[in-house]
Amino acid sequence: MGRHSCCYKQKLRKGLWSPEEDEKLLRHITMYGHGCWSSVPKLAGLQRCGKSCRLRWINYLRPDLKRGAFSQQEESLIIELHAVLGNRWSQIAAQLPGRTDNEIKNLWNSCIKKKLRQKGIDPNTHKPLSAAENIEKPNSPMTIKNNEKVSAESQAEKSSKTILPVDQRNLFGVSSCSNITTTPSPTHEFFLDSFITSHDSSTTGCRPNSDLAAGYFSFQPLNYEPNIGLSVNPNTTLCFNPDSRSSEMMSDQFNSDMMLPTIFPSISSPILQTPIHIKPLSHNDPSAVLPFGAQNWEATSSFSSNNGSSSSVDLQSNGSFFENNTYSWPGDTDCGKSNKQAQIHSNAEDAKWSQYLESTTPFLLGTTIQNPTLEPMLSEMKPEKHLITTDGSGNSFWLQNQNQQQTYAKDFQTLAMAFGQTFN
DNA sequence: AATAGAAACAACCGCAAACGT
DNA sequence: CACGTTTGCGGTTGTTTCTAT
Repeated sequence: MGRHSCCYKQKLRKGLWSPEEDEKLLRHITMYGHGCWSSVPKLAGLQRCGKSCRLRWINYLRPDLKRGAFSQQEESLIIELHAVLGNRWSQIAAQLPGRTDNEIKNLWNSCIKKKLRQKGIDPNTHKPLSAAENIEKPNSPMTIKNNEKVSAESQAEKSSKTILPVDQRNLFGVSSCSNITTTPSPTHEFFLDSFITSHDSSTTGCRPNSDLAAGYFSFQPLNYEPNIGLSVNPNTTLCFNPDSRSSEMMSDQFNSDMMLPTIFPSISSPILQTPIHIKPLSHNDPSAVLPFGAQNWEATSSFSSNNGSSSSVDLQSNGSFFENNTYSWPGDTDCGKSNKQAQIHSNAEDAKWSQYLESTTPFLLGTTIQNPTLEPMLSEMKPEKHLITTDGSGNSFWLQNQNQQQTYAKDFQTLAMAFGQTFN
């Protein structure tokens, strides 16, 4: 298959995205959701292929992205996850809210690899370099560079083929259910043993990841608590279990006051794709410096089912997410940007968002925000032409037909289950 | 100040799985 | 079940920015 069909079309732009293109894509997805990616560029008025739009959205425009420098805890987690998952960046990213696989991949290739080598650890095998070197047969035709590549591939292959108890495979979102066996490296065994001793592995058969609503995983080497509060759910890009306590690892980012700063189900319903979408007017404004959900706000996402009833879910934040510099535009690690660079980035973001906000009307489909700071801004929002349904409280919904309504109802139930809430 | 190399970041490419018909 | 399309992933490359000389 290879090249995406839309890429064959002529006059498609490539390369870096301009602020105008970002604006178009952001506005389109905010208003309508992405739906079929291949139709997005046409509908959004972009000379890009759908694939490029999708990538741009996932890696840059998505509102739940954390951005900023990686914390030491995040780096540690990436290393530990890589030891188990290999180069499965998407699965690693699933354990790091607000981070993309691309971001993690870049960090790994540009920074973590080097750090590990400096510490005498083979980044591919996670073993001491001397041991890793001994494993390789003498007279191997591999060059060092080639060896690195092959080693990485074999590592990923190993981790993908290692027999995992099904529950544990699901725990990491490993979808493959094939029973191919290879000898796991000691690193794998170490972690797998940890899982085996920590979790019930009696279940047979492949269960969907949604069974993991309780969300847990354990990394004994880092003294991570079992109930970390993160789970991989097929319907949610980010799923935070508010009932579970933050682990030591995540405590500085998800302290006990935080609750669902951003929920972004990866489902196709537009109403759910933009449940909470707030962009500060300026990073210079302390009250608006945090991109999404970092202020004291209360969001109420509502929907109407096809039988006319309406439901809602209250998503509250006490404003502690990102506090204590846990969300930092300036880099705070040696892997992060310098303050100067981050400031430049921040200013660029400012300019881009200011331009966006000046030229567009934001939309919060089916979402109302109750916050003294945000209300004035949100009060300016106008419902779009597709918002054809309203409830008694004035909320409007983009519900074009009964099928959509049913889908929304279903999606919301999924969302509710992920948060342990029920709707009446 | 100019330049080269390194680092960081963004985006593309190709493949394969998933999905729809 | 076959086939075409779409989506997601991981590897790789290109570009920008930073830093040392």
